[in-house]
Amino acid sequence: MKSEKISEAVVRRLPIYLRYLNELNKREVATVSSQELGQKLDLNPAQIRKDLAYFGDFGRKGIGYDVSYLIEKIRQILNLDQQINAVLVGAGNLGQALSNYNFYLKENMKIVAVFDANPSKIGTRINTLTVQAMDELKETIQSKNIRIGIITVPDFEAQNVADQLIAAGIEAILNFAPTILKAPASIRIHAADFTTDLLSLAYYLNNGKDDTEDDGQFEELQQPERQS
Amino acid sequence: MKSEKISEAVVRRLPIYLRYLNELNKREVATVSSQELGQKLDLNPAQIRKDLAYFGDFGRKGIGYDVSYLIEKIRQILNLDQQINAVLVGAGNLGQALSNYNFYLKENMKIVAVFDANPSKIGTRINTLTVQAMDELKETIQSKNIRIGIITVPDFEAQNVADQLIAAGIEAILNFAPTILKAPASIRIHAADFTTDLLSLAYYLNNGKDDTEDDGQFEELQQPERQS
DNA sequence: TAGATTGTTAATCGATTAACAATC
DNA sequence: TAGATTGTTAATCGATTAACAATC
Repeated sequence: MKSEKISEAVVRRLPIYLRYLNELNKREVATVSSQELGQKLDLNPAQIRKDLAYFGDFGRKGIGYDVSYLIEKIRQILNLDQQINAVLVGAGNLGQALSNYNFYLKENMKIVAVFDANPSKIGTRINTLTVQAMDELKETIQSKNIRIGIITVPDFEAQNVADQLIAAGIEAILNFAPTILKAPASIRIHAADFTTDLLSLAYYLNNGKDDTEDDGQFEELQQPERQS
Repeated sequence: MKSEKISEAVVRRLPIYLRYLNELNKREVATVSSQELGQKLDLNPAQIRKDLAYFGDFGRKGIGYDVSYLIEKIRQILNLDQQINAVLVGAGNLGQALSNYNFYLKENMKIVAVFDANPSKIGTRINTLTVQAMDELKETIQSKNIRIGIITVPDFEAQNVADQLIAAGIEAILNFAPTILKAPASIRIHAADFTTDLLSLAYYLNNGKDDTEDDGQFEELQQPERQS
């Protein structure tokens, strides 16, 4: 273990490791090598070993990593050994979709409140939660120990909502709105705007709009794949 | 203009430029400098100039970039000067949320068909589209000239759906399922899994679970912000 | 002991930023 | 002409990968 500052790229890979480790655990696989992880996750084994070594000596030479132990360790690193509460602001379609995903429930991350500015939404139910009015935001965040805010409002509302979340004491924000939020450096913000992903995909389309008329059979050979 | 290979990081910034340029255009701003773009988008001005210079000399020394012209150029680079059709597979909550977003409509990217494997979903309507059965996938993709697939099915179905999309001739995939898809290198795949974003946020929470009891007023000073 | 696999250092590769001549 | 800002080269910074001694 060294005490360098950990890069964002490293941190972003931890949940990916965790996800696959959980799968192995369910299948009762006891041990896994960086080689095997790399193959499944499309990552270089050396990179995986290096990532993990930033945080401790979790593996055993000649053996690999103990799956349960590594899960426990990565959870600790990610602060997911305690329950982390999140609030969702914006009870539109996307907000509803997110609150349905219980993905994070497995991982001690839980949406415990939903807010919306629209009076017609307030009081309606999303799963087990009742949509609340914005003027209850601060009090709820504090009383329910909510540390993460998820923004699923339209772009022109996003900065305003972010400001309110920050004023209420939130520590980190996942922003689904297609805007760059301004915030103090102490607040961690992740952009989860899929329009960027989708539009950038178009760049990689084969530019020959119709002129490369092959039968589509050629490229099907299995090859090293690229993913991001 | 040089003819190096363009890195993924560069391509991913193009839609972000485009988004803000569209906003400027709506406000009838005629010209913008890399300086100003950088400030709004939290990017280094030199990086913006360099990104754009990969594709051509779009700016004017001493003046900056013509907003309309730059929009046109970036659209061309991203293949968005033509309509790009996409198919959505998975008519669950997330799928419905996505099909509602008309973000991409502005940008010539359009979801023109929706599929689901669940018989109870087939035939129902999402906006203007009728959910179709999977056995019509290939024929629809070909007849409607669909080039991009969006996967919003549960993780255990994602690889199977990807295989079908690829067999039907799709060129690129936006994958919302929390799985690493395997595909030929010729198929471009972007992962849009927000669970990774959300869980990695937890890493940045202030680890002192309760022991740093400050009043939250301190960190509010405006500082350079960090976003990703 | 032989084979496997880690943790870590060194080498490579790539991306960001600074600096500045060119020029509007 | 003076001020502003590009496009581009060079410098810096950071991340990935290769290689290998240590060791299970």
